[in-house]
Amino acid sequence: MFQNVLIAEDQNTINKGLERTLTELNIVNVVTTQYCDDALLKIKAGLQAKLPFDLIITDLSFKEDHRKRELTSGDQLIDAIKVIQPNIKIIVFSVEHRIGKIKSLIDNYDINAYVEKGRDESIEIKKAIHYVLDNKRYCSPEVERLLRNTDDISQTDKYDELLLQLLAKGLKREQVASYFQENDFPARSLSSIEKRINKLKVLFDAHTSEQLVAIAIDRGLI
Amino acid sequence: MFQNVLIAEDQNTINKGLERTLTELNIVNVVTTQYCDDALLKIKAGLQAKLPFDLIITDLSFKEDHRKRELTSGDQLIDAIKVIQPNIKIIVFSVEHRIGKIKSLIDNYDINAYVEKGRDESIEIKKAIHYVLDNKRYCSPEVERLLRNTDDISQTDKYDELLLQLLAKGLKREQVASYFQENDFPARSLSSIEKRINKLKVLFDAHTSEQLVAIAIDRGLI
DNA sequence: TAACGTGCTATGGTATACCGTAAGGAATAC
DNA sequence: GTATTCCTTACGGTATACCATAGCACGTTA
Repeated sequence: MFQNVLIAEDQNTINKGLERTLTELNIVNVVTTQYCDDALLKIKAGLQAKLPFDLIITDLSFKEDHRKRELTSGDQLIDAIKVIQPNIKIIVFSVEHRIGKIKSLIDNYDINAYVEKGRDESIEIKKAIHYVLDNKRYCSPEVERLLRNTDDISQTDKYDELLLQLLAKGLKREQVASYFQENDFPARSLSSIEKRINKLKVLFDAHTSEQLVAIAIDRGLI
Repeated sequence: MFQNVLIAEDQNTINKGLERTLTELNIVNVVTTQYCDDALLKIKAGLQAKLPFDLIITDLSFKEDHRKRELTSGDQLIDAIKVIQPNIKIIVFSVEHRIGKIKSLIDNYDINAYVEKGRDESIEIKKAIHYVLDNKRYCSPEVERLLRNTDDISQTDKYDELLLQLLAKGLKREQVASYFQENDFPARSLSSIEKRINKLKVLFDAHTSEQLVAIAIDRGLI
């Protein structure tokens, strides 16, 4: 079983719950942190003390508060950890259900498990830990299913998402085109922007761009 | 201190964490449920056994799964509970930050506390419990702050809200005007609809109608 | 190399949204 | 009764969004 486990999760009720779940697996040495920066410090400290963590369970989104932060998300934390301790096992534990995000975590960082927060999450955490212990990857059933057919998701790429965000922020079509041009994105002409919006309207079955934004918000794309 | 506390929350890690938090307050009899329907059954059972719950801590959103559900949200659960046991104390514990939603919970159901999920949530839960015990209402600081300046919201009447809803549903300006005419609403001409939208854009500081809808959703008006 | 497909762009026309102005009516004030 | 104000509406012009088409660049295939 894992000896030293680090938890990075801002909600402290979840921290308490995870501690109990790990205790049930007879993992004694569990350290919890509520900020990404703290988590990274603990990892470094573990390496220096020759008592490195062998597993980290981390959330993806961390709420902002008064404290100034260097690392603001689980992505960034994982990125930083992989540099200093590439062999550590990583379980991501988040409500994130956008398969594109999850897929990129697997592709870019080779995370060992993804557990979606939900009703039976603590059972899934236990499953995930056993899988990872056997050097196998684990994903929640729903995620597993979605990973199999990523067709519909790959249809809205990150530029589409950004486009929707810009619309929600109040930019007009032409301003969006300017923004895309300044940042050297593909399909940056006004005409292409219009086509993109049109494609999204068809995809999400929206009659107006107002509705498109509403749907995008509802689905958590923004 | 409260004797019998019911928790309605689908994430079971949070249930475990809350159980521990309540234990720290010397509350021994804590029952957890992961479905609204189950929560309502427990309330009924408590009443029948002459051992009613004196406090319920409930989430607002519950994930869908294989099980068929009658009650699908915390709102509905609260509504049902208020019918059979109006005197029970209610603490809502959710990530919901749309102030309109929260305000309507206070106005319609007179909930005793609203705790927003976040970093120091278990401290806030404890605070909330002590407040409620003293028959005072408690809200998280950020929520409290937002509740103080809801002026702009009260300036939007129900026709404005409906108008925003119709826009979010994909109706064009002219279709909205038709809808208003059919239902004999005031200011039902296309010109008036345009003026209304314009007024709302100024009020919410939106540059485009897409942004207007986004803001309305964000504030919980829709 | 040629034919073809695909993605991006430019262009022009139509529909809709946007915005200002003015006229009419109802309620209120004087 | 008249003046004033507020609300609603109609109308017209401009800007923007929407939509169809065609040309171009690029890569793929035959």
